[in-house]
Amino acid sequence: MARATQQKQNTRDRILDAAEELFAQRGYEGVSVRQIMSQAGADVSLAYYHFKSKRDLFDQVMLRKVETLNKLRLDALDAVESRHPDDAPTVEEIIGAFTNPLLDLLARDHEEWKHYFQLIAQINSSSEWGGELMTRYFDPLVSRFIDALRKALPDCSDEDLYWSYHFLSGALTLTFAETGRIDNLSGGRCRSSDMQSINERMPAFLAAGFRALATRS
Amino acid sequence: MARATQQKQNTRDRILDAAEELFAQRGYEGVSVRQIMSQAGADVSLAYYHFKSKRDLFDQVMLRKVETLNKLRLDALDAVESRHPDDAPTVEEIIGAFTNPLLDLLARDHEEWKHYFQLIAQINSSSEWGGELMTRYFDPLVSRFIDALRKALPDCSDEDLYWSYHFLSGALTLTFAETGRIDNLSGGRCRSSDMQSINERMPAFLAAGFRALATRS
DNA sequence: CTTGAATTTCAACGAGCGTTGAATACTAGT
DNA sequence: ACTAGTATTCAACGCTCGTTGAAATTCAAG
Repeated sequence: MARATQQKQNTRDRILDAAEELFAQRGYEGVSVRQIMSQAGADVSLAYYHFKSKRDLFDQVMLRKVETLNKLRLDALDAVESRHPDDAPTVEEIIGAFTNPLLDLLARDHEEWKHYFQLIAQINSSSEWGGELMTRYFDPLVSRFIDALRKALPDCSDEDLYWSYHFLSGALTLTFAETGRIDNLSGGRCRSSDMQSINERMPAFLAAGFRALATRS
Repeated sequence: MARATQQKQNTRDRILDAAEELFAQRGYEGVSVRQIMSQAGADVSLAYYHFKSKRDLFDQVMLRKVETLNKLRLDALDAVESRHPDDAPTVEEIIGAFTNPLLDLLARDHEEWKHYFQLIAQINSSSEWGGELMTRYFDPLVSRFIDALRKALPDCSDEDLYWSYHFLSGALTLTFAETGRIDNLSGGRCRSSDMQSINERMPAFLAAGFRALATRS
């Protein structure tokens, strides 16, 4: 039973890995179940033994990693807040709790998490699924971050907070999708995969934006 | 001949309109040529009379609007620069020249341009085509804007400029894609289609980000 | 009215799609 | 060794895909 379960997990995970990579590269409609199973080295019909449908396979690909990442982000936010029992954390610290887990995962296993972030970027920008799926996967997490930001910026209106987060979300998802756009634009002077450069710049850029809206006349 | 040319244009444009809307909603792979021609009210094979292939149709959909928008943006930048014969324009003015034409077009014909920006958002976030296509369509324009920003922020390194623009690009494309995400997240307090709220906030948010990186220790 | 080109219709091609059911191989507990 | 359930293979279903060639229609110009 132990062996059997392990074998099942292995095949199931190989399918999920292949699906994750191909969905990230070509999108949900751009990949066929046959291509996924070919990359996973298994028969087509096994996809329908382990998953209900192509759409279910896609959902499981998402859920597998969303849960891991959201937990790390919540832990990071808890840590930041427990470091400030009396006052509120700074905007930079809160944004750091949102981005640092992501940078850590990429540093540990770049390929694996790159595919996931490419997928998130496509979903976030999809007019058909973007609003609904991102809400389903991230709403509780994001609401907690916005609560923390509200305390850090008590003079900021809710509208400004939501719009600021929206701008953050766009900058973040595009940046971690590593599309190679900045490599082309900068003639090679900047590289999409240069996480240190991102870490040095993105929190500062976004925190300044939040503060600019919070202190607007 | 005049009539014939006009009829051809009419059908061709109806195909382009249908393709633009459907590609924007479901992505390139998510739409079939048959669905496009059905929405255009024409026979399937007419797609291959007016265009070389599905991919060519997609390219023509893009080019038609890219040219219009890029020209307006360049004109706006020229206008800003000619208002400053001696000194450099401010960051806000330059960013305004980048975003205002876009807001004007949306104010004039919301549906038509919304579809285009939804398409741009998907391309920009695509790991397969994002880097190449955005470079092909926007590089000359963006280089001119970065030149202007370099003059406005003479102490800013090129790396900081390129990363700042990258964050801007992500925030901008997501925001104008109107995915409904912010509507859900804010519980209806903010609306994706509220261009006035965007206009009041986005340039200020992004300009502050640029300045934060330019004046970093 | 005729001509010739531009445009549209009709029918079909081979290939690939998501999905399924039945048959087979494997493996854990008895 | 037998059994029961898990895992995998094989073959196929009806359907849609992008694309094409040839026939029919439209229409300006002579």
